[in-house]
Amino acid sequence: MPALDYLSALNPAQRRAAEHGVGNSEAGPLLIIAGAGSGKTRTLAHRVAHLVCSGADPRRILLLTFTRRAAADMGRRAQLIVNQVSKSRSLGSMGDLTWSGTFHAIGNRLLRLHSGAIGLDPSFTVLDRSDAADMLDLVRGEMKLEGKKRRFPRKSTCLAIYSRVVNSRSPLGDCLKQAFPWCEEWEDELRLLFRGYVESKQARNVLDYDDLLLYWFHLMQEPALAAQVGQRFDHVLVDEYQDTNALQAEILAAMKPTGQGLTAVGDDAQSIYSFRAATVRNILDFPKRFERAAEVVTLEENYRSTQSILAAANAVIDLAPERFAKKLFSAKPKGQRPLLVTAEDEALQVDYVVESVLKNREASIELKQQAVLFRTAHHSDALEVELARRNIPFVKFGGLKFLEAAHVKDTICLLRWAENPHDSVAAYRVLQLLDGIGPAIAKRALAHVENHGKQGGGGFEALISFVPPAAAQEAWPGLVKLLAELSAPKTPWAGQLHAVMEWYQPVLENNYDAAHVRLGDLEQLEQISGDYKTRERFLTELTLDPPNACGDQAGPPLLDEDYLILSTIHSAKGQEWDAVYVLNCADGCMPSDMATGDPQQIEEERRLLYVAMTRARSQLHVVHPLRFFVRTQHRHGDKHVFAPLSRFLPASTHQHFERTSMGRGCHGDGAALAANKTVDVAGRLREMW
DNA sequence: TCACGATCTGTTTTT
DNA sequence: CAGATCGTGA
Repeated sequence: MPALDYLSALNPAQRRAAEHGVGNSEAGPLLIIAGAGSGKTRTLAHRVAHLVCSGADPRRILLLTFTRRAAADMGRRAQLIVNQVSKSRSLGSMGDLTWSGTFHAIGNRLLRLHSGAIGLDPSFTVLDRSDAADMLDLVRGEMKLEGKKRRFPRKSTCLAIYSRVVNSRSPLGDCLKQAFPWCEEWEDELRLLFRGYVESKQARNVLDYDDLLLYWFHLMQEPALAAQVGQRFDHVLVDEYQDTNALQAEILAAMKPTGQGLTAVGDDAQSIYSFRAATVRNILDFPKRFERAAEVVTLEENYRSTQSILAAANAVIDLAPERFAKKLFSAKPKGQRPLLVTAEDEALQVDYVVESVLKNREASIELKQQAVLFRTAHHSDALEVELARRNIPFVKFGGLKFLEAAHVKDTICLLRWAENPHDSVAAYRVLQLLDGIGPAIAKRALAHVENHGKQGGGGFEALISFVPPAAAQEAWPGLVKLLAELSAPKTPWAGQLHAVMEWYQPVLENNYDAAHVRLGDLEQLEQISGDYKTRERFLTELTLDPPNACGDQAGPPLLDEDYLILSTIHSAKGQEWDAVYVLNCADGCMPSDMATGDPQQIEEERRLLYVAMTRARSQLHVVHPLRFFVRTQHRHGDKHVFAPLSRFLPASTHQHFERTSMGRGCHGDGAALAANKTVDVAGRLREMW
């Protein structure tokens, strides 16, 4: 059967997952429990390809993934399979998987399509996190909520609370008690604030991330509309299901009420997004949620890691008090045991990693096949400095996004204001770029536009009649002219960013020291902007899928160039590399001391370490610096803190590791001796007891 | 009353 | 190190 050849490459469980329900209209939903490295993407890609080869219309398949990259990856792989089949069967090519992306991106598209039905102006702009926080701050100011009792929660905290309430679909009171107990006294004020926030967003025709899901959810609550939207798709596949939240689960249930045509894929041992209100209950309750019972397929064979790495990772996750039966095994060779490296301090940790990375490259493991993973973005600071000093190219994932850099935001906000004249969050920010204009004058200028602008239209022309303070007199007409130009309907998108940059350059030089570096970022932004057809697409897709930070690096590495991967563990999800380094495996970092509040949080941190370890194919280095440099600790100056090895690596797990340590002691060029074994006396003394 | 510079504080993870 | 708050000078 040459036609089915492509499925014979799968193992029995994978194949069962790929074939489920094909040619059987009575089949219920499918749940794939996919252990780390068990060929999840491969299985899903085969399933999509198999559906298409069996007659499904790829335009009627909805693929919900955690990142846009995962969606593209899956699409590409499915396409490859279909192409092969169609060669031998002379089928047409599959055509794009037009509906694939994150929940938020798909929500965005569906809402613009169905905007009429829910009374939404389809030209809405999307607020990113910090815009939303700024908006909350403005509303708070207007409502005069602060100052009564003790200090009001910070704007980002307020947003986090709001977001959690929305995504977990739980009442504010419960949410505060559970996740923000120190804010409970502000419950009434917060409720008022959130009401004001919602009204304010609606008045300005803006949606935040949560709204993209929330509007979608409400769209699905009206049966006629729900049917209309649900019937767009014959198959809905959801990846990383363990990291979806209650709101997302309800959206899915409304999209496919019987569960037919629904596939969920995930691994409860890898759920690491509870801070975003993700709940592992989604995946656990999935089998009995629908009219028809779900078929559950478990993928337990790991194709990624050597047995030794898997043994160590299993030892870590086995210590979790609660987990769901799944035994990962690997047929790969045993390989070298993972290294548990004790470094005297952070500098030596950095030396160890750099030396080992270079050694690997000499042994022809590309930099791209090596990744350094860490719990929080700033854990790689020291490493980044050293890599730059040694001219080792790297790309960092996670942490500060390109978009969040002040100068990039300024530029984007100018465009956003031009796009949506009611977007006063953007306007407020832009106005304050001018000398002499602060919060008060900016508000006054906005009120002026509100009162004098032409009805309906943008009303930017009214800005010219506003009299700014003396310091801003000179710059004022320039800004008004720019906005008028940008917002004129006949102005093409091409070149708009350039016009903004021209206006912005003096402001930049005036406000920031490293102007040229920041200008470089903007030039990069200009490059990116060329890929988008319209300003709206540019703005929306940039907020829904922000490019990674590049910052002070000398531009992004060229595609064919080799570079080391630096990533937060969260951003490393779903990826794999030949060699993986896990930094700062010390208590306080892993688990983060921010997350030691309750047992559930600690368990999530354990899974985080598990996720990090299971990214490795053949080499795993877990590094633990003994001494930490803590900055700005009180005013006694900087402090060293001694950090014990992570509690997730107790002595019972050590048999799975090769232990080495990095001391400054005898070798002058300690770094060069990085992988040399020294005697871990302290460890041996501990092991005596 | 407002902008802006000086000073203090308090730090995760992300669509 | 940036975000919030405080103090000054206009």
